[in-house]
Amino acid sequence: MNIGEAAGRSGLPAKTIRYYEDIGLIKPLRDANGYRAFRESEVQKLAFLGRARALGFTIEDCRSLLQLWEKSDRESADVKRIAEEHLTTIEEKIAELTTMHASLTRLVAACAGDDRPDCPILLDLAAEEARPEPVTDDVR
Amino acid sequence: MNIGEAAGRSGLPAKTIRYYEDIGLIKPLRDANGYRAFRESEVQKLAFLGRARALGFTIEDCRSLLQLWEKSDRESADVKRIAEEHLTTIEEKIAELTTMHASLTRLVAACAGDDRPDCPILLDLAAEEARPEPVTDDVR
DNA sequence: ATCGGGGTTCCAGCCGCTGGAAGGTCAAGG
DNA sequence: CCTTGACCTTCCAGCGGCTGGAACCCCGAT
Repeated sequence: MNIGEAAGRSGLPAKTIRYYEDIGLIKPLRDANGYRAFRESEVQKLAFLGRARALGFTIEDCRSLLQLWEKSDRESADVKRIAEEHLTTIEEKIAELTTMHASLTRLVAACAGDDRPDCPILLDLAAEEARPEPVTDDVR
Repeated sequence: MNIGEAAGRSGLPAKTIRYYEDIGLIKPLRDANGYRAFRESEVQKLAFLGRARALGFTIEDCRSLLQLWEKSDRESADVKRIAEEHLTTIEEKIAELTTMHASLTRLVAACAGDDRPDCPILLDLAAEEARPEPVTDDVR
């Protein structure tokens, strides 16, 4: 099986597959003509990698997960630990984005968005007494 | 004012300030000895950039925002549009992360995390009938 | 013989810094 | 006057995870 078919079956672009070989995630054989020769097991690995990446695991996490997957005497605790750490990372990112989102939403709401130059968003970024107003209860 | 003080006042690392000059966000003067000479206005710009970056704006967005900030005949609509588009980007990222979070949380919960090899996380990544069980109502 | 659609390698670029090497400048202290 | 040490300078490389492109090879069909 050539790289094109492996790409089609695994759902990964051929470029990505070559890259994964480059960094040692997979080691396909070679045909006499130099073409990569993928076995079923490699396509499985590629699909595994695609799903792990879709869950946001780093390449290094993927490498570890792949090794654990291959190793029949693994301990599920090792897998779980990786997943839990990744979960924490995701939570941190979500928290950061949520904070940004809250600030931006407030600023966007306060901005008239018309042809006049006055803009609470720029005032906030300039930190010149940015807070729009002390607000009243009806806001929330 | 040298770069060290500008860094201290703006809250940005000196390295980042040099980089910002490199890509044309600021244009500090130079002393006779070749040292960058920062004016107050440049420190203000740097702080502005720091806050914009903290809100997750891209460098190109920052460039646009900075230009609008400088331009007294701006229209707040231009600022607002940039902010709204960025808000959409943030929302997409949050959505993506939230999806990952949900999947991972389910998988982590299903994994025993002990010394045995059986692991629903790996099963899911391998896509071999991953769903743990049809579950009953008490789960949620 | 030629053409199109595969495949190959290698290098560069994306984003936004960050680290490090190799060197210049300056004020203070011996 | 010399040294020390803290600052400053430029330039190059690397992070993650690909992605695009150039320049080339291979293979089957016409």
